[in-house]
Amino acid sequence: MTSEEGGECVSPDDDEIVRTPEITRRLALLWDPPEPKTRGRRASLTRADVVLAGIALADEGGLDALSMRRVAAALNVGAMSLYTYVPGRTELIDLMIDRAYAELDLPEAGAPWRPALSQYAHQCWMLYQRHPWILQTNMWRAPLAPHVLDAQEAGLRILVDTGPTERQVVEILSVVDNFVQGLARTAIAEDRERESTGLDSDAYWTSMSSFWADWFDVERFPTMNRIWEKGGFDDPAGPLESSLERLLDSIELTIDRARNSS
Amino acid sequence: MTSEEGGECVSPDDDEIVRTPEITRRLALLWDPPEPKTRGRRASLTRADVVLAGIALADEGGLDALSMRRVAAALNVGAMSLYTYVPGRTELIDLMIDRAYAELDLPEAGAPWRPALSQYAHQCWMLYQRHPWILQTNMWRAPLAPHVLDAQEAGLRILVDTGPTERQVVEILSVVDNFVQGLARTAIAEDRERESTGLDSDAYWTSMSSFWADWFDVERFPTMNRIWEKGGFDDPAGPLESSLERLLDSIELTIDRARNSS
DNA sequence: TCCTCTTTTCGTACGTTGTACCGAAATGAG
DNA sequence: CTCATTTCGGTACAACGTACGAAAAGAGGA
Repeated sequence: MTSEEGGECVSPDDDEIVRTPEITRRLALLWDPPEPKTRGRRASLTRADVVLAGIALADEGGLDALSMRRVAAALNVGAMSLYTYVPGRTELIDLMIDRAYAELDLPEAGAPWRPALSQYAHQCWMLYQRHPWILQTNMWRAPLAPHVLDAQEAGLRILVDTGPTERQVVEILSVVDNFVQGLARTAIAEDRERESTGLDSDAYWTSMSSFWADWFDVERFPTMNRIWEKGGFDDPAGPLESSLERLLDSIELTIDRARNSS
Repeated sequence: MTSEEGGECVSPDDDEIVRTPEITRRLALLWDPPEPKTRGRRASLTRADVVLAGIALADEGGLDALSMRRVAAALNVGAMSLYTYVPGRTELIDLMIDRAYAELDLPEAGAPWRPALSQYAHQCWMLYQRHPWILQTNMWRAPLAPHVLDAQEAGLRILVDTGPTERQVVEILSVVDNFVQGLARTAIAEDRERESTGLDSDAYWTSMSSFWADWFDVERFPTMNRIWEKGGFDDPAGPLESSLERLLDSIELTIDRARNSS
């Protein structure tokens, strides 16, 4: 956008906006569409091709399976050719995440908060099921990518006029996000462990049960044992359904209290 | 429990407990202390030495800095010697996690739930600050290690007699866990990004602000913009303090309602 | 048409990783 | 002393991300 000043980097004591090359480059990659070059040899691929191939690979093998060489092979292209479309592996993953978040079917503005928030959670849940590698990205924080922010915008919009303060809204959404991620993580964990052992579901569980038989010490973990016996650890039919409803109940309490106290 | 039958692996159609070598080996590593060998050459190190060296490395460089060669170098030992103490890198990380969780100062049984849960959350928070790499482990699920289960036992014990059902207790603790992890992730994200750019705090934020100036579209993200202007994204003094208190408030509501309805 | 400039393609190469393999060295048991 | 057992660690291999630079391909200007 602002394109005055040819200098890329400005002296740090300048009061103007400082643009660090590294940060700028990474963000530009996500926000500026690749400008079509009119000169020179024509590219045989598009950036989207590379991103999609990467997603396909990661979908079935996790992030470990996402090597530049393998992506290139999937596209019938030399490994180093990828660097024409993508600066490096890290940035490829950024682009993959953005692309994946674009799949979300987000609730529209003005919908009642509870079904909307439920839809938001379900959509995220399904996204993590389709693309488990999203949860494998170091993900200290989701990248500042357009479609990621779209999701956040939609999530915040659901709650912003329901009563709680702005900061509470941010916190509530963050709790929902982390809740869904946590649930998705353990669900994926079981899938992955099961298929890595090559056992079917029953065999896997009886195999895991050897742990309880051999090492679990009831005296050391009495509470866990008690909860286990009462079925507190049993997976309900839908992992999300029941527990999400209870989380929404608790959010409803918070919202009601915010409404009454105002 | 049932410990007859010396066989390690049983045919899958057997109704007895099935022990998969892979799973068993990994769990044995965590639960069976390394038996001191009386024959042969004496070891110059202990498994604990290796684990501690690994933790030291990961503490300051993240999991990426944890290579077998570097751990070995830190111990003045050949790289391959590590494999005497640890089956491989993955298992070393398991042991590191267990060791880290042993640092937790968990609330004692019988304490009132609210301060106890607050202590639990703070302890986890501080653990993640000391050892950010814990959140970097793929962590589909925390490993079934003794000290990890100690933490879970303590967490569940806090809530198990306060009114909610067993399953609700599990869900509440899971929300707290994921809440703290999420907060820790973003806190660490900022630290890491800051130090990777080599900027001080102010320079970093003005640098990031170039994003808002160059790309952030107020019309695309009106809610985020509004919340931003109202300070909803501002970090409070203590990242945990205020938001944890609000989470505990909402848990208190749930507990009260469970009590009243029983 | 030919030249030139720009852009893509990709083979080669370097450094780093986890770890399989195997011989050498050390040590307690008999 | 002998020998079985264990630790030690060098070498080697496959796989990784990617820097470099030469080759190829196509568009614009002559």
